Amino acid sequence: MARKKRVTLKNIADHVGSSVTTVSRVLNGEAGRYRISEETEDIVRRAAAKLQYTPDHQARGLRLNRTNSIGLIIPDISNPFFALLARSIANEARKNGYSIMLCDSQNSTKIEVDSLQLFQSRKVDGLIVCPIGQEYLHLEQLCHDGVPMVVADRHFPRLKCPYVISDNYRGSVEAMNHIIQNGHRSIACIQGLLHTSVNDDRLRGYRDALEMNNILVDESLIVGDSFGERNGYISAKLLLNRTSRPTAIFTCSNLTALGAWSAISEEGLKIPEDISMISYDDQPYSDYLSTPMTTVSQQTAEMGQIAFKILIGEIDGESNTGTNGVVLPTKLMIRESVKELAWLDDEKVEEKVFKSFEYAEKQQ
Amino acid sequence: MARKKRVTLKNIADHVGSSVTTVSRVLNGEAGRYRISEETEDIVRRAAAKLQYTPDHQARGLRLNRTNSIGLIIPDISNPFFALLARSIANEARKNGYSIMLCDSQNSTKIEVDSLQLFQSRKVDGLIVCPIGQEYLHLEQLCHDGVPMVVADRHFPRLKCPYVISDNYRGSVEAMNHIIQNGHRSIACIQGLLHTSVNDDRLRGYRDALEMNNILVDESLIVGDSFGERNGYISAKLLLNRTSRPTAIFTCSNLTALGAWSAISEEGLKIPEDISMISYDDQPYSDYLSTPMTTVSQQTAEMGQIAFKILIGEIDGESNTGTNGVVLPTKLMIRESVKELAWLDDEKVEEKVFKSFEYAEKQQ
DNA sequence: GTGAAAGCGCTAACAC
DNA sequence: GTGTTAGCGCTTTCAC
Repeated sequence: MARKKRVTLKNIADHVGSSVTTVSRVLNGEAGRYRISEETEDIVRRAAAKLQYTPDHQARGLRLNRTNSIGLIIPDISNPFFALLARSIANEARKNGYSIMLCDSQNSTKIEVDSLQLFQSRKVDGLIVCPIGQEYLHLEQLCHDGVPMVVADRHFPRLKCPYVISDNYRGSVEAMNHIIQNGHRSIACIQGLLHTSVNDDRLRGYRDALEMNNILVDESLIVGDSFGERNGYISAKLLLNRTSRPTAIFTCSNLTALGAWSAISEEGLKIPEDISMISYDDQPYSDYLSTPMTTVSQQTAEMGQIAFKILIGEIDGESNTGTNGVVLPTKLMIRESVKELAWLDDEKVEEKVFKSFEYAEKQQ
Repeated sequence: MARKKRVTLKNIADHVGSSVTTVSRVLNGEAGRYRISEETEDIVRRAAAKLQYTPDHQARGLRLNRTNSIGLIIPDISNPFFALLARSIANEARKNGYSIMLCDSQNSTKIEVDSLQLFQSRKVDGLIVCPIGQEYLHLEQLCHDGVPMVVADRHFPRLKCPYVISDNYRGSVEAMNHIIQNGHRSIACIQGLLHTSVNDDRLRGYRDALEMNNILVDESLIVGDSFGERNGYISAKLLLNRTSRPTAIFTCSNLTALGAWSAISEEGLKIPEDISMISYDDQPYSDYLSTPMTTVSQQTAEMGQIAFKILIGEIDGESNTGTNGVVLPTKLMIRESVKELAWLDDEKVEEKVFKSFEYAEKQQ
């Protein structure tokens, strides 16, 4: 069964005995502008409907030099955070008459670069990219060439390109303060991918919160190197088998949290009795884990919407929209994975943890 | 900053003083076939590199009448099952030189239909669609027109179009047998979207398993109408507040399971002590829930790969590839959410539950 | 009010 | 070995 032959403007024109020009005008709703008679318009529309005309975006795009499509690069769509982000972007795009071309870069910079190139070839009107995050020269090149682009989730301080991210620094500080307020002093951090803004900001928050509370940063408690589940598992294993175990773990992603969770239960430890935990990324299941998990929640859907809006601005308007970066606040979802340390009960828990450095001393 | 002007074949031709044809041939790797001198080839390649030539897929596609892209329709990309499926398809596509256009239909048939139309307009070479599943006339039309298409996850018995699905019937029977073997007789089912193959097959498995074990199907225990979390919550609430509560719940999706979980803990009930549960879709977190959940696991990545392979076959080869449908086996992941009912301990648990209808009688 | 024709960037039949 | 040219389906300038 051969694919049905496409109906073209010319077919319609022949059918109604007019020219392609007229048909094109009518079908583009420009009948009024060109004062095409209502009768003609009607005939054309009828014919188009009857022949089941479908405009050829490709030909149209070639002529107009636009595709009404945008390229979207996601490091791992199976990560619920990115799935949600992608959904939000896809829907926003659809509502605005754009299609999205999806690339899952699998956390590979090579795939990211290749896809960017491919998207250029496909002449997408713009790009939303969640970069791997360690290199950005390829992005800078595109920016420099004036390709409309917005970076989401991660960003590069030196890249002149609009971005929308979460306030990862504050999110971490809040999370850490919560842990510290509960009396913890030996807090490990399972990092995500090194040298990415997301990780750097979260780690900086971790460090600063400790310092603000006069707790010495123990470098050996900072472990890990990826946002994946496996890293969570391995890092937690390491952490749990130290001679002196940390009393809490701060985890930089939902996936690492799951991996760590696995290691913890494998070691026969209970959360939060034996070890406390806090993680980034609120998830539908966060509440139903063996211990409801305290998390740093991000405004994922909003991130997608904003990214798309900025991009449309870039595409439609002047390149210098002046929009630089949008930083979205996070929210600490306090549940039950952080234990209030017993020895704290002996003393009056201070409201202002910033002042509580006597605990820090006690720890040493 | 204006977007950089595109470099075309003509630019290169002018630059090296040859014709577009030659340049085109060289760049398409047909230098050999046309016996173009190595020297010319070299010059052309150099020039292309120097000018940073990017082929224009759009123009190429217009000429060749193909886009090397496929349309992908997913009902809800934020559902981990579909996210995984999408990732698998996206990667397979990339490896084979195809781009994918993503549409999240949000479980709306209207969006599904519109997107299909849009994809036609965009002249995708083929379609992989996970349909909402209640209507299929629009799909039949496409099939009839000879558009390469494969349906994934759900299917329609009367639609002549290749599909790849899980063996939902068997999956349910196995799950139900497991519950029944543990002594349960009053088992509720929280359905997904009605009149979809996924739901029908799973429900049929539920019914048949009961009947095979001589347990009367209590229609009032079959509730719900969507694969979403909210339906799980509402349905479970209803179930839990009946005068006589079922001892187990069989849930037709990961999302409904989470909703039900929420309702159960809200009612102060414990899994599996107070109520047993089993759900479709294994998830990374299934093991770490307050009670590790017994689930029916699907081969999601394989489903995506197979769907893509079939599609490519359709695109490249004859339309009648003869491939009809692929059914993937499921696997029961037994964890701890199903309780072995106490009164069973009094008697010898039969290996062959199929023969155990004395229990069924006792129940009545 | 309507149409002819050029051209977007590319490939391929045909010519030399 | 290389070039000329038609044409994919569309929009738009210019002409009448």
